[in-house]
Amino acid sequence: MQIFAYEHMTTENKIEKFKALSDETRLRIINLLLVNDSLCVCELVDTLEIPQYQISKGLAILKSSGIVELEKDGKWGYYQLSKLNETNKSLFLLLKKILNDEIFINDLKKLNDRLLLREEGRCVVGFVVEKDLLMLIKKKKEEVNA
Amino acid sequence: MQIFAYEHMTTENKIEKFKALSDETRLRIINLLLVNDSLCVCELVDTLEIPQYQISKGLAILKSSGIVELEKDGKWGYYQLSKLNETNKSLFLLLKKILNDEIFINDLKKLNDRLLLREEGRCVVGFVVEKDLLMLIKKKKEEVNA
DNA sequence: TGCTCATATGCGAATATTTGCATATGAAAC
DNA sequence: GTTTCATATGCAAATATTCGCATATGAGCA
Repeated sequence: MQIFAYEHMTTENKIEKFKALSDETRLRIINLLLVNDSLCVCELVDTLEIPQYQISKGLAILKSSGIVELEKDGKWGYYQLSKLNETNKSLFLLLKKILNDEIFINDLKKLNDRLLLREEGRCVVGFVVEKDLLMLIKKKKEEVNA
Repeated sequence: MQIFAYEHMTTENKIEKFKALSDETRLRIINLLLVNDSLCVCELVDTLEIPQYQISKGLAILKSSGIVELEKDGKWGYYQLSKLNETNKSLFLLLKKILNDEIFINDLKKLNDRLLLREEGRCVVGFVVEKDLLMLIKKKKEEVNA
């Protein structure tokens, strides 16, 4: 793991970032974080429907390349994009522009539903399979309307 | 090899581009092309001082990912950035911003000298080793002043 | 026709990355 | 303190990438 101070970034760091971006799972994670400040691992797992260990590994690579940061909250882990340096900020502007394929749009829709399960802005459930998710959300929406 | 039509670009193409960018030689080539419209292979080889076969391989990867295009002129090969689609254009804006390390700046200086050997905007010499290059350029500059 | 020069490419060895699975860690709940 | 739950990680096999070298290709010139 490396520390990236503001404004300093070696050529090697930049190459490492591009390498981190050349993977579909990792791009899908970033896509979600571009729109949602901070997401917990289980929200990513449920949204992307990719095995937990793959998400964790993807996040580890994104973290060690300085693209995301982790904030621990008890046993929960929240990730967010690291805006510590200009390279990252430019990168995120670019990604926001080009990650417009159907898969990325669908992921965002799915995440929106999953986020309805949050309470006071925090994730309070662990893994939820698709079927249960739909049910829980329906219930949630009824509560809100009531 | 693939054809990328304007405005269409799959997720996989984008991933391939990021992969193409995650290599120092290839970034150094792009850096030179960001400032100079069209460069011939031997100019790249002399400027970067990297074996010809590595430059050619780098260019092949950049080409197949749709980042550069080749224009043949007899036995000479001129490469340029492909501005056929929005993804590339955004990518090039980003790269212009972040490829600011010493190595990239030095490469540009070195290329400027090498380009003095062009005649009527075309490359007319093959490989020139550093030592000869300095001599040739000195001569060239004297010609210009005379 | 045969040589030279600019560029590309095939191949095997070395190296790096990804994948799947099982299991580790460490915080909270019981 | 044992269990549970969220997340991370070690490892081996599968796969992909890079590197160096030798050589191929194909255009122009002798």
